[in-house]
Amino acid sequence: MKLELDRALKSAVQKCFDNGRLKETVLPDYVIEVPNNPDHGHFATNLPMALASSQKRRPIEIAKTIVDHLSDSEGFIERAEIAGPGFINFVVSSGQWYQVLSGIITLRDDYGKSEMATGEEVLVEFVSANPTGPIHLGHGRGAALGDTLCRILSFTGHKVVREFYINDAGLQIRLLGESIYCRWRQFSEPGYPFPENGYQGGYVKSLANEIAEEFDLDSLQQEEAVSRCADWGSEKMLTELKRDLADFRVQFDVWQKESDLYAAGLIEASQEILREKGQSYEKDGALWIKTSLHGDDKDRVIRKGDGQYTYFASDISYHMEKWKRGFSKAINIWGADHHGYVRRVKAALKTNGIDENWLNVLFIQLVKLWKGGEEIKMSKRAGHYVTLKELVEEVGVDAVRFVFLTKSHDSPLDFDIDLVKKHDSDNPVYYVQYAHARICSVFRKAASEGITLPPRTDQISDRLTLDEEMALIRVMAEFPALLEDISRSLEPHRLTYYLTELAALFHKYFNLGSKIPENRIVGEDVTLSQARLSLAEGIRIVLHNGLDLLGIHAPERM
RNA sequence: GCGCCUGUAGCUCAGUUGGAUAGAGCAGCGGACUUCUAAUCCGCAGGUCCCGUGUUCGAAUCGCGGCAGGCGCGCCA
Repeated sequence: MKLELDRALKSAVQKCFDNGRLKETVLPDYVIEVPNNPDHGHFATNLPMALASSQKRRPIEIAKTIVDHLSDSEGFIERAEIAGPGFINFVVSSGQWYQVLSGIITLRDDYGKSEMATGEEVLVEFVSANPTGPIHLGHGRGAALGDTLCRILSFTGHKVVREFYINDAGLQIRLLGESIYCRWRQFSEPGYPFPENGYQGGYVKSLANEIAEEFDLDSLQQEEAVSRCADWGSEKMLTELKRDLADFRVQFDVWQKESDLYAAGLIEASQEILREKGQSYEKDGALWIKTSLHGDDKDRVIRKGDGQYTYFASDISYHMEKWKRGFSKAINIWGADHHGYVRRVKAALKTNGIDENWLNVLFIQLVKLWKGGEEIKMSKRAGHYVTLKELVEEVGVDAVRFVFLTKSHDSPLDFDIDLVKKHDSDNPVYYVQYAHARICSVFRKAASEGITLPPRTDQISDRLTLDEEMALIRVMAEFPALLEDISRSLEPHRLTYYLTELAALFHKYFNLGSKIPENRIVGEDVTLSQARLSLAEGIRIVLHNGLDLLGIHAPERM
């Protein structure tokens, strides 16, 4: 709808240029937006004000000139008014809005899809937790964000690949092995020393128990036993991690192992390229990459003095590999404590001539858990932390995902367990789900009275005349554009706010009927009831599609 | 010291990328169920948008300078 307005606006301005009423210039940046204040019409543009400086005329005069040249052969615009310092406010005719409603009902599950990025391939890498322990709340937040982002990007026409990077080549897997081995030894020798930075969590003891049942560790040399513990333990944790994520409704297309990059010789290959391009050098027995030439604070080591590659080395290869796979955009979701890392990764990409804007890194800020009015302190080192699985078991997937997606990802999140556990109005998830269930309930009521959706909504939708009804349609009309905005800004939390707003409008509308029976959706007048059922169906579809993109169920009863 | 993020109602946060009178939930107070689901709705109250300054028709939003909080600055991963 905005597009059609824009077209009318542009052609009006062109006419003014042609007949000399306005000085011909390049069009400045301007917006067409939905005003906050309903008195300002359905849409407003600031174009006259944006033109003012180049025209050297008062915005109001320019607005008048443009409005005089607006032609509207299809009866699209009901009114165009000049307001304030030089806005043009548009009121779109009701018929246009009714068409939106019929469109929603026709498209159903496809409503909100768009072609904005047809075929554009995007790689989203998220969670990427080390398989050395259960996934915690920070990972969960990243999972919810990444998964929802992928769902939305797919909806707006992107070809999305969801990827999980497994850091299985570094020291931490070895450390997991040592931790398990030590716990196993401690069964017989309680004083056996625990590795300095070993994993303290209780799950390590469970792993030690299990592996002792499966393998005869006694028969192995210590070195061999530790390595067996490492391999077996990380596989076990990976399996668990996949299951926890699946239970959280998060799926991946690719599980990329760091060790496979080594096995395929990609680390050496990418270093060779850097050397050929003169982007690396040897110093103090180590190999360095010249990231300082590309915006990093200093050069970085990629191969240590002992001949081992750094984590950074494999990450460079990994990102170059992503690039070679042909994605037009890469999105990484990282914990905020890694923010210092992004500059050097981008710098490394630039040494290979890759535009730094190709890589988009979203940072997840900390999740704090509250219960009984007190913060539950978490420490991964000491093994004191609440896992995603535990939280989900306590409050359910729907609630956890919703709360994770109510805040901007770069704002710290306080998760109040008590609030989310409540099965009443305090729980933000139920508010939206309840609107959906309520609509389903209205349909059951209507069916019991023999009233169903009309075959052609457009023939009776002019019976929708209440302000609340038109407001609902206008909000529903914004859904596709919202999803496109989210795809550009990578801010899925805006969807939760949108759905809450739509649900609020519906609840308000529904309650009109408790005061005045004529305002009930299902009433005496069958045609009116059918028109209102169409409206309710449109709302239900948008709520359903929106919740689906959030990975949250839309219940028919509550 | 340098870098990134944050600062908006008592609390937790939105604010459509520079628009018109800054919003929501929770907490507080007062109302609405013989009714399509009260897991809802209506009303009241609540503001130095951290401070200062600049840019312009116009700033919570952009620039600069501060202040406060969080995080990060390894030949760790």
